Amino acid sequence: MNFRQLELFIAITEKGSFSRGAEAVLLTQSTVSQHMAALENELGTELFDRLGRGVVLTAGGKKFLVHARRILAERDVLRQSMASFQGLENTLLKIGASNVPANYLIPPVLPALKQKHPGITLTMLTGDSREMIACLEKSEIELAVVGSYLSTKKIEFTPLVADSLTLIVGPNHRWAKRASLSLAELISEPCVVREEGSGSGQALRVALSHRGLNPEELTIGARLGSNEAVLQAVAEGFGCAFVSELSVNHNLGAGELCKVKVDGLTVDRQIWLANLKSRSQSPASKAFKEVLTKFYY
Amino acid sequence: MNFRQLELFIAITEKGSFSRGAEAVLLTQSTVSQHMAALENELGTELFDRLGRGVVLTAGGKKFLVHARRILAERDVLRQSMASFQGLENTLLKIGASNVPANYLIPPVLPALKQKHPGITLTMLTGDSREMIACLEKSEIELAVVGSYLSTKKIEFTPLVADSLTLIVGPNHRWAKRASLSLAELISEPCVVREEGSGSGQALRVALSHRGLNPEELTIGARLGSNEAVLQAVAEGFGCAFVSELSVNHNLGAGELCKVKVDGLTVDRQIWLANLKSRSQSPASKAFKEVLTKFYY
DNA sequence: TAAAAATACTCCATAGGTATTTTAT
DNA sequence: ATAAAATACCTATGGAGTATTTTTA
Repeated sequence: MNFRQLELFIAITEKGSFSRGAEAVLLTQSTVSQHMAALENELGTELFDRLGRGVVLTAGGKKFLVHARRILAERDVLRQSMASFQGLENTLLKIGASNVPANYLIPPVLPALKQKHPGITLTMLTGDSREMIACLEKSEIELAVVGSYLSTKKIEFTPLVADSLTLIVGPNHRWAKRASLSLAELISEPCVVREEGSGSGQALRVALSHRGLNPEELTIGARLGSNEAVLQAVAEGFGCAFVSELSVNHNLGAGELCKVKVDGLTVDRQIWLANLKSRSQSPASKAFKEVLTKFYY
Repeated sequence: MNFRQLELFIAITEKGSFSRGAEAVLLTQSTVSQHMAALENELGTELFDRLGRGVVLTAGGKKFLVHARRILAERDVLRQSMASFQGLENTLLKIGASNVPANYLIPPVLPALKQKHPGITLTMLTGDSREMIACLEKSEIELAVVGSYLSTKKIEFTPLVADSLTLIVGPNHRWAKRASLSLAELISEPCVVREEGSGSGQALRVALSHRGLNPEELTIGARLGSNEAVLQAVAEGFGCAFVSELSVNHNLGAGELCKVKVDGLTVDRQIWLANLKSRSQSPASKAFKEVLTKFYY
């Protein structure tokens, strides 16, 4: 039994004869006869009664017909589904993003994504960069947008957009009006930082090391789980913090936060797109990547 | 795309490698590679990511998998259905029977049918012989059990059981105690007969003609649509009637009907099984025929 | 380096065709 | 007598195999 035979069978039942069924599927009557004989032989049942002028279904043939129709319908569904998968209609895309990208980078792009590929339904996991990379390795997500480059052979990183960390303090902080301050001053002040896996923290540690400073020397005032929490704490006057430019710009307007320059310290970092090298990217993932990179060009 | 490729695809996903998938379906790795390449080419989508050690489904592959499973499941259902059709499990059989057979011949056989072929569900149409033969010609039924032989080239008749018509009168009729009566007497008495298409009427007309009598000479007292109605009318004292032995035996016990012999007149007839010559008989129909003929052997 | 997939090449089964015979109306 | 299906026979595509190369962890 094969798909061709099923198509053929249905064509014959619709036309009422082998010859006309053959025409319908662009075969000769001979081939059709052979196929139907093979099918009947395989099933051990006559499917047609040969009337001399055309054929008509037997009881067994009628039974066969309903199933044959179902199978071919299912095949059409499959084809449709694969086509729409490539055409990005009605497809699911599961990505992950670390805190800063998840809050400040992805949301602005969503309207553009919806507009260009209305068929893609995005699901986004959020966590710190390390967690998202772990999800990627377990293939729980197809794509990760993270704030740090975690060197792994398995994963391919491509830069999406540059970001830098700025020191911020609350409006009533004694540094609020300062144009800049020294590294030495910085170390004495309690600093609100993010959890270990955070890309921001990672970038800060690297930058401090470059300046010959042991990151451990920073006075940790609090270790908070989200960027928003850090901003909130600083706004309330709880010490200082290094936060992503991307995030602080959203909150500067309200006048609750003040940027302060630290002499000779710049903490630049990249936001990265990450994907498993060994896995091919789905059309939806490629499309999303393209929309993202165009947006942040 | 063909069934083999779908099976193969599923085997691979289950085993996690082309090589082991190939073993599972008794093919070589090379053949498997070619088939999957062909499938991917046809669909225009990668189905697997080749990892060097085995393969893993892509997003497209996962989509494909659910449909592939469905198609193969549907094929299994088809096979199961065809097998049970031949094995007489869960099959419908539509037959027709004219009045006498429908009331007195078929019902006694039903327990035996159920016992031998519990999977057959019988649907029986009832009408006069002519109607049932018409249904047969329109393929509305597969088999007819009728009381008259209607010569048609299209239909094959096989005798099932012999029947004969007897003259009956009511218990208070003046002939009730008579051992026999003459043809001349018969003609004068109002006779209750069945409708035109009835097998009983047909047999009677033939028998009278054989005796050199014009059937028109019979005095028609009433023309009723069912055998039961005829019996009822006669029991009430309304003239006489020729009815099937098969039917009258059921009602003799109550003492409401009396058989009377007519000198030199015997009205024998056959009950026939009829089927379309050009149509093959379904397993269920064959099985039913066998049960019937064994019962009335 | 080793396990697995891809590829080059070969073989044969079978899908498909042509021409003819058989069948049933 | 004729339309349609079966059959005999032929051809070519592609399914399947062997041997080898390429790939990747």
